[in-house]
Amino acid sequence: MTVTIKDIAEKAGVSYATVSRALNYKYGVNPSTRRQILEIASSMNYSPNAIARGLVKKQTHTIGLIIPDITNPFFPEVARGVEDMSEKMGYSIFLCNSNWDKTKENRYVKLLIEKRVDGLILAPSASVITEEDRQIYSRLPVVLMSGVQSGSGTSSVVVDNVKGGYIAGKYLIEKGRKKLCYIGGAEDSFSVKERFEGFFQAAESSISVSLSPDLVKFGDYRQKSGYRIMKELLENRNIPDAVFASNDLLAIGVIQAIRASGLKVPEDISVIGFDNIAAAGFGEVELTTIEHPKYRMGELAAGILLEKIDLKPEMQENKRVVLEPELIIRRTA
Amino acid sequence: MTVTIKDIAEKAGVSYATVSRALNYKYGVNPSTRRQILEIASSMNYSPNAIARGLVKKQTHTIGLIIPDITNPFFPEVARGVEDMSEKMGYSIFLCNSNWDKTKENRYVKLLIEKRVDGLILAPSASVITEEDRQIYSRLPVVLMSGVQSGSGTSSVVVDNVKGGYIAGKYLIEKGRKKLCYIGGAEDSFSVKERFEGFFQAAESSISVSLSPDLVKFGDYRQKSGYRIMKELLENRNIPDAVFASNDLLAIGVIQAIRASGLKVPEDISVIGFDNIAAAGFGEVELTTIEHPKYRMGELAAGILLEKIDLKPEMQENKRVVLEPELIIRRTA
DNA sequence: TTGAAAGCGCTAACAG
DNA sequence: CTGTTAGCGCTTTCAA
Repeated sequence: MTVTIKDIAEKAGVSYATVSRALNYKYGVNPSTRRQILEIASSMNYSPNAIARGLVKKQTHTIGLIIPDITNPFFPEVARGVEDMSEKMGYSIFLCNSNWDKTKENRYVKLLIEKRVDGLILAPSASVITEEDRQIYSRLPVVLMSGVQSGSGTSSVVVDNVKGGYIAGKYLIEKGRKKLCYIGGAEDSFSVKERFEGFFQAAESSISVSLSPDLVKFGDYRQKSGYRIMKELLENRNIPDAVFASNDLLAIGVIQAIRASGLKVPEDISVIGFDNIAAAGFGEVELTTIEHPKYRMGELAAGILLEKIDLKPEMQENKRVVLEPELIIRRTA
Repeated sequence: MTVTIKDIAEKAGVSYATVSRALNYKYGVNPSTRRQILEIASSMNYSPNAIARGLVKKQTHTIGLIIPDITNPFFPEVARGVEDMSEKMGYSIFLCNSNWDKTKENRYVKLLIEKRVDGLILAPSASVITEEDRQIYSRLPVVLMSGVQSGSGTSSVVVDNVKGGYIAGKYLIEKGRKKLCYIGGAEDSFSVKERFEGFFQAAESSISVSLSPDLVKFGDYRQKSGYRIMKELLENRNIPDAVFASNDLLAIGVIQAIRASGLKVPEDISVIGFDNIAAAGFGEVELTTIEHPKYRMGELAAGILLEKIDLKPEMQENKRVVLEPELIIRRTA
């Protein structure tokens, strides 16, 4: 049915080892034989079988990438970084979407290992890395991204969340805000915790500023969650004059809730987000936020992974790269 | 190194054929032997080699998905549909991003074929389908999505673009708009053309409404393009009272340009988009638009492809599914 | 119910 | 420079 090197060999009147050599531009093939083989191959519409090659070479030139939410513009941006870098190095990627579901994530990891990917880049859906996870990650080169604590036993690329939170807090305080509020994604997430930590530090550093526990709320990472939480706060007349949301989607939801209640952003309540997704700059959203080097993060993760892949397991060492956040001032704060 | 069925066979004291049978839940294995084998397999941390299996079964349970722009929220939404459906049916996907680059797209198609995907879902980066494309698509089951003319020689899933354009036009006219403007993506794109066609029909149907050629402009599919084109129009004092943009990202750019010039949306100029991406509902964007059944489109494409995959080539017939657009009224028109 | 053996398409020694 | 051969890890006849 499909043409194989044997078919080519037959037509060219050589052994199929020679065809393999010619096709792979190996030394020791007569130029004219090679030319002939190449010609026949292309005339027969030959497509090398990467599966068969993978079986013998024990590498597939494929890496797995698992992200928790392809629908949050943050992750596609990261994925682009991973993909561009991988493609440049001759690798293709299996992109999987765990949908913030740890079980699904684990299923994908298992599947990707079965498909014998050469390495794995993972933006984990949960921050806690269990002993079991560790054991799995030890089976192949892994790089973790975004929302991973250090000492995870693998390489990782993250933004400096504490610093980002601190910058956000400082900025709001400088703007004269007194009653701060923090709205985070999952409560057990490291990045959410760290961003809070930085924000809290900033609040603590100023005597006249409050960040009371009843203005620290958690939900998930989606816009609706920001809307719901803020709406509740407003309905309970528990009204801050500044909100730091742990990502832009939440921040956008927060803004919607505020405006729906008749209050103004930033006049009545300042809002600041995190990630700097494209939508943050749209029209009158004009969200003030913290730049999260998304593309760069993906690029770095892929680079580190590919480097690892080329090394013998015992030579692989774990790196942790921490990227710098940056304040992006727009209109909401 | 890694555990194979031979290792298991040895430990269990059976032939490796038996192990294969047990692992695959085939008939004709003594239940107690099977239990023992399963136990040994799991204790040895056995992970089946999908590469080896793919080689003999000549199917990989993998499908390729190529989209032109992972950064446009439209496509991730479609991808989710594809992925959910595929996963349900036991397939995983290779997601590739062609970045609106036909060459890159072709490279990916070739690569995916080499990786022996069982089928391909493609949102083409260019509308024109060449003879060469056709030939490639004939090598494996293919479903085209979004922006494909009928008679492409493969199955396809699209939205009714003409109807969508018509709905948009009708709505603007009902609102009393007289001087219409169309801002499209790539000029040679079918969806862009079809949306224009419907829009044009609506304009034609009303005597007092104009849609003059100098208010029909094309660029690419990105926000910046909408901004640039609209800005130019405004600077040239060529000012419509309603704009239909061929996607939401363009529309958002258009709105930004209008507001930057001091004019108001929708008071001075109504704006309507296409796709209904999540960002269209954000904050004060509140874009009026045409719902494009994104997730459903992905789901359907995957469903059709998987159905094809199960059929012998000569039994495969091409389907064309046309989805209904729907007007989503918000604030900008 | 099980084993032996062939073969999927390819690469990589080893000879020649 | 080229051919022969073994083998990657698995499934699948064919016999037993």
